Amino acid sequence: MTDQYNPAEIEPKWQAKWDQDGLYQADIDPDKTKYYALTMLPYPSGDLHIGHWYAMTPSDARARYMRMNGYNVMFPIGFDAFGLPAEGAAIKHGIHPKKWTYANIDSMRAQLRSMGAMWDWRREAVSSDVKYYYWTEWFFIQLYKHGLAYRKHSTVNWCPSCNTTLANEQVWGDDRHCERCKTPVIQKDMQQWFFRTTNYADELLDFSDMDWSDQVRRLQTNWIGRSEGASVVFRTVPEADGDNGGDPIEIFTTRPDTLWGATFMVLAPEHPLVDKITTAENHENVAAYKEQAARQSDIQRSSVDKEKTGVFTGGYAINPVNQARIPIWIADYVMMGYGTGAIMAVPAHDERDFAFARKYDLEIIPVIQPEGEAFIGATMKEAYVGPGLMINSAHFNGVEISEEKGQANPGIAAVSDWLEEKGVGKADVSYKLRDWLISRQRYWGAPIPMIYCEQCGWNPVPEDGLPVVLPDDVEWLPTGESPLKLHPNWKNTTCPECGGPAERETDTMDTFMCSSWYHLRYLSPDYDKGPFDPEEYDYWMPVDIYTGGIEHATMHLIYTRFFHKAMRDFGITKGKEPMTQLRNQGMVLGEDGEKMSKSRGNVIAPDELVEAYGADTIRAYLMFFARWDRGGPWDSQGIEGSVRWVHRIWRFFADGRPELQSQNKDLEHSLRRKLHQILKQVTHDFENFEFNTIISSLMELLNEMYAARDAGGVGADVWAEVTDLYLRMAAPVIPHVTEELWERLGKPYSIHVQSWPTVDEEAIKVDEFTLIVQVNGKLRDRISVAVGIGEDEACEAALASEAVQRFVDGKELRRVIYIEGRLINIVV
RNA sequence: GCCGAAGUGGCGGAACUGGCAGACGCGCGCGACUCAAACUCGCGUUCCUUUGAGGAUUGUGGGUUCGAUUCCCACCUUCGGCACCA
Repeated sequence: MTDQYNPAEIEPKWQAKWDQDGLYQADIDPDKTKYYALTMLPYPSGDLHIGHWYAMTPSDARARYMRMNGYNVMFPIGFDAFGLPAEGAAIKHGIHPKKWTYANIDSMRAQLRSMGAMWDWRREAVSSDVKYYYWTEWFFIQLYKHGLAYRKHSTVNWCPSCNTTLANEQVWGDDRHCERCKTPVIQKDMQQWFFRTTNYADELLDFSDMDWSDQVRRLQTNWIGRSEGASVVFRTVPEADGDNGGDPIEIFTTRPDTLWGATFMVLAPEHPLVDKITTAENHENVAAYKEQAARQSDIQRSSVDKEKTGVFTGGYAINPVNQARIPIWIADYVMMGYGTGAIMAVPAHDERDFAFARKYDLEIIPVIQPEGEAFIGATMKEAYVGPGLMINSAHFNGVEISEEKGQANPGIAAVSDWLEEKGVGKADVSYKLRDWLISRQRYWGAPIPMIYCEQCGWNPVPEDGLPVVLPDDVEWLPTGESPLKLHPNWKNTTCPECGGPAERETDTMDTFMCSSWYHLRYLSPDYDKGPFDPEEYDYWMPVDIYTGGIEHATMHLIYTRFFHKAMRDFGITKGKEPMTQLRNQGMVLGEDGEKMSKSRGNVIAPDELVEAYGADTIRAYLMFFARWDRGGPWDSQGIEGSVRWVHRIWRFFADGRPELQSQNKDLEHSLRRKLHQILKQVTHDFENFEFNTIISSLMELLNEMYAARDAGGVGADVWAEVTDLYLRMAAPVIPHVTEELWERLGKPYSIHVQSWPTVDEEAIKVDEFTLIVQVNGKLRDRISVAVGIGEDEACEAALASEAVQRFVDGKELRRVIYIEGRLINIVV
């Protein structure tokens, strides 16, 4: 065995053999503990990115590690194949999205195979296959039947470039741009389909028994944005123009304790009651303000620094706690999309209301008095938002308001209870989370299986009428409008209620709907009696480890949890959560430290790297070069270190054991110690997804192995143990070269079905150790002493050191701190 | 403004529970091999003073401790998320 390491030869060879032998096929085995390892599925853009490698190969290595630990590991893969880029290609190059998508999938399959990952390709699922989206439609109908899918007219985010609506989660950044194409979104009033994600807001905040990264938990928690407070109903006052008033205006407040200080109300300009309460003499002003607010983009409108503006409607409301008659204004600092789109304004205790009141000369009544300070009075210079005692608040005067938020604050709780007793309000909770808008005005997506009939309204396609199949014969106009709308007859159908002529919904579903359940389709991608085979579900679910990018924290990772919980409530899925453990990798940046992009010209192409170095080396480098959860810039110099490592492994095994002159027991002993120390370390690091130190440990051990070999004296037994364990430890990282070397050692195929080695604690034990000697906390010497020596002996040994004496000599010994087996600190 | 993370040699990073700072690797320097170069191998590589030896050092400044990259306080910088959220 003297030939050179040639990955171009051995990698395809083993990939083909593994495939042929079905080495990575995972089937139900009741005798083994299952382990469902899932990595986020790629979109078939046409080219595998180094980012895919970064996400997938460490996930694969970990799945392999779990398999060697005796788990029955399922590691599936598929494609999130619906979506806008396919239509972009259709519009730009005249290629049908289906053709474009499936051609891309074909080429990406080959690219994915070059990673040498342990995917069970039999379980591949493609979300644009009819056999897949059949069930995406079916799930929609389940949501509809249970009242979680509904149609609503509202102001929605519209991407003018993608020509479609977007969910709130898909609008990013200060300029509120489209998550996909970065174009700033505009507002549009439309009828659209929504899912009631808000029904699950509270449950989605519960992360107990979940091993998810703190970051994702925090992002989701912020996104859901729960606030405790109270809802209170104010009523309008009859005005001279004949309106008899009494219309309820519900508001939400986190500070019901300040209700007595509410001196005016503010409605969002879009609030449905605005026109009704506006008096004739204010009509012109109000109309002008509404128009101006509508023209403003969300960015302008939500700028914090902007001076508050508003106009008086002429209407008044009665404050239900004290019957005060207060004016109703409209202002664009109140948002229709949060709470009820109406607020009570308490200028004394809210900064925004304060600024507004000062500007328009509205009344300010303080109702919270800071304890131990002078009466804050009406001359206050700024709103007081701290704790204190209630004043000007009838029988609540003197009640203490602590700094606690929500019902945890006894004062707030007391007021809330009283509101409920009086029938004017109640303790309530508000969320920033909004219902999930799933309608997309696009062709290449799962059809929304709904039918509209003039007589009967909206009805779902009967389940035996599923799937609603996308027509192939579609054309795109240069405007980019959805071709489903323009199709001559696809939308024509009959009403499932009355049998009369009716029309299909021509919008399709957000692709996040497809990806909310792909982990279920992997269970049985060809199953046709339901979305998945229940037997497979019962064995494999839930997902044991889910890996993927952090960018999905508030989109996919919220949607899929919502989906699972809703389906659980319908009796379709089981358990609290779909994925019990989640880890997120960082991002590989270009060599310039910037995000990789074609326009910057800093893209690293994995195919070229495979050709130049082989997959094993890339895998090793991606695991080594940065902390996996952080990522960092690619370094084409740095990969040379991994190249050398793999070559050094190859050479070590190729050269074999030199002829033994005389056995060196001490050397064998220390080599075995290193081996098992490293095994312990690598095991720990695999458990904790610390991939970079796995590689450095393996490098360290290899260096030691070379040194021991060159020193001579390693006998056959120890040599066999070291080489065997080394290959096993490296196998998850570099599966091809280890398989090849394993075979060349004459070991039974395959290394990937071997067990993970166990640490020999005896081997790690030492009878001497290096005692760290400090004087006044500073390192002065290191001395070798016997294990288990006591403090007195250690101290004696330390004081015997010349280096120590230099610092101790002539000084009074004040204290000695001895940490057994580690260190002694002499304080003088 | 709010929530959070990070800051360690020229670079990526390591240090698991408060106990040897800089593992491992890149790069660089010197040497061996070579006619030569590449590869490979060996040695060195935080900074400062330096003969020996010592001093300083984990963003900055304090604190706790025998001892702090690690814990606490304040500040600076960078990054991520949210943001007129009532």
